[in-house]
Amino acid sequence: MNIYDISKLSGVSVTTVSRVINGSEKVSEKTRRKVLSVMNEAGYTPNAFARGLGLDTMRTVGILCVDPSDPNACTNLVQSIGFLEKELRLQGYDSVLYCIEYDMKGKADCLNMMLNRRVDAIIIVGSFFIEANPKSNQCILDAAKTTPVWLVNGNFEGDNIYSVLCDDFMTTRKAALHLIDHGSKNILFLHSTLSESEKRKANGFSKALKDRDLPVREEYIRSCPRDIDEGRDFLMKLADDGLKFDAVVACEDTIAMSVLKYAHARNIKIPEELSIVGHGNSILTKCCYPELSTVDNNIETMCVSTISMLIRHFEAGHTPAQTIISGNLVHRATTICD
Amino acid sequence: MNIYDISKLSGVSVTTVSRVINGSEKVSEKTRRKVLSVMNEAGYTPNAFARGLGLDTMRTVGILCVDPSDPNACTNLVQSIGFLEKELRLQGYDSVLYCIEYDMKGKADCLNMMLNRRVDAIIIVGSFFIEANPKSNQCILDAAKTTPVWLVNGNFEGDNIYSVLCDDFMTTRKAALHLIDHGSKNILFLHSTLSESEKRKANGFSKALKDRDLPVREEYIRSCPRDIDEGRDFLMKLADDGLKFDAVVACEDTIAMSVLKYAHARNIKIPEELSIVGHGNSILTKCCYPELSTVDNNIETMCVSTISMLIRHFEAGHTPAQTIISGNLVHRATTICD
DNA sequence: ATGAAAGCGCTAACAT
DNA sequence: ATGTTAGCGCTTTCAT
Repeated sequence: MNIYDISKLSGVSVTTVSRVINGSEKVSEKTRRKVLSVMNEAGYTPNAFARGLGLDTMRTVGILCVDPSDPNACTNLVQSIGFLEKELRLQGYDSVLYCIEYDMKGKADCLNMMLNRRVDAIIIVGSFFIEANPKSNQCILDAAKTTPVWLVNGNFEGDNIYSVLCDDFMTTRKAALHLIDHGSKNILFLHSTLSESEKRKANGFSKALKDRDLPVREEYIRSCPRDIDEGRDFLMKLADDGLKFDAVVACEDTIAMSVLKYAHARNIKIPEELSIVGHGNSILTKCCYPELSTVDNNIETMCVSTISMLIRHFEAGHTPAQTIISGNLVHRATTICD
Repeated sequence: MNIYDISKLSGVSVTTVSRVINGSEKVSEKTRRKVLSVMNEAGYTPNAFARGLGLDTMRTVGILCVDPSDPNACTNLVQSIGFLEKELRLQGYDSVLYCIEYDMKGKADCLNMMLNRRVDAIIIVGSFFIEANPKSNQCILDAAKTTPVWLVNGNFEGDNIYSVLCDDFMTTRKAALHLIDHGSKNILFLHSTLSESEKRKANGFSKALKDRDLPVREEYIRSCPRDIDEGRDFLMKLADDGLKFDAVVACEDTIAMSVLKYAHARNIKIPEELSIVGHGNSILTKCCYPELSTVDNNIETMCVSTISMLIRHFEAGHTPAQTIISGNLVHRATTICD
């Protein structure tokens, strides 16, 4: 059943049928009704491939994201998949997903698959997709040559590349200032791979120390394993090696989980002896005990903004290269708060 | 740049170029090399829409799944998105995602969008997509008329519909038997919407009671809110209303989190005074305190099996309608274990 | 081993 | 308001 069949059955030309399909004004009400009823009766649906061929688009966006099957994946970024997809669907776009593990294997391949698929835009979720080695980012620049690329919570400059990100610098600075001003003397900063986002956080952390005339000490800025148990062991080792800390700023809620496990194992009182701030305001913060104070980076707002700008870009042809969203500290039970 | 350009540039017909693209044997090594080098140099990629039109497929699978942006979404099912996508990609299929909230709004619309997109198969993840009202499932039967439908952890009979699921009956029965045999007298069974999967669990639970000549009491089979705090409050109310329980079997790990919160609030010792078993073996089980014992329903195996059967179905044309995977109890710190 | 040409189903420029 | 027709870029049948 194709448009010609409908054309014959309803006694009009294919153009008219096409017009009805696409909601053109230039069809008399009578004809429209007739055609619609025929289409309905025949259970006809326009062939999306033919449509795609003619229009050179199937209204599809490719999403490169963290692998949701990884239990240690940043919960926050996993959530963004849902936020983005729903928002895109509202605008009539379908989402093709490509899940990448933290080893980044397949990143370039996936970008190529999207290009071959001729997606209308590429969304990359998470700053770790921007790697330290420039060579590893070439594929993103290449993709941007033909297709607009949007980074959610990532920052990368280039032609046809747009970023929406959280002001990690400011929020982490604020979090650290809060800890300092509530008595913490030795704050440990824990990151995982020191992605772009984590670098901004580290800078905000250091700035807070400087703001209060405290020294920025290298041994207090550490990389922590993603696995919860490994992270706990890492902290035990750190403590055993003599590092003293009375507060932790963790770049991800999962890392904060390791800190809590460490505290439980060592019978450390929270927040009296150890304050903890995570990042992401994920569901984990409500599952642990005590509940975790965390920085909410407003991932939903980032996602919604991304799609709204992306749509505007399709329509207007251009948009600001960078959008910055502010975050906020959510106090739960692992920080002292007055 | 299209196939005709390549044809001209390499001095062969489009047919030959097409043969090279599709790896046909009937091309001389010399021609193949020539064409490949021209394609490479020109940076040519076959137009996927044209290809789709000719072949009537773009090698795409539609995935209907739980909304990962919902903090109370079953972690387990969110993970499956990653497992499925990676497995599909390995087989050369792209995944188009449709995230549905627990209210099921848009379910039928999404199925229609997949159909319009002419996906090669539809995967539905989670048994709650099978609703109690048969009318609400008609859209699945309709979709199956033209496109094979695969249910992951769901059970629904119909032509062209295939199911891969966990033996929830047996695993929940085993879990309940374990609790009974380790001293629990009053086990509370908590579900959320009593989906098909939850019904099987409830049956397994009841069977265990019968196995040990214990009464099956309605007031011990309850629906609990998905939200962690609401769930905690629900349990407090239950206890305040006089219900005595010394063990809980929760249909989802998130529900078990509520039980833990309740226990903390009431200073109940775990597992001495209260044993808890969750479902899903999600990351939450490692975040809470004490760590949660849980039923692992082997979601990864379910996903991998689904894709392998789906591929076989494409090739062989038929496959068994139902595949059942067994689950297993993972003992952590909320159960007594010898 | 290679090529000519028809067909896939739709859109849009142009004509009426 | 409606119709004719030429693309869109590929695959495939049928010749050679």
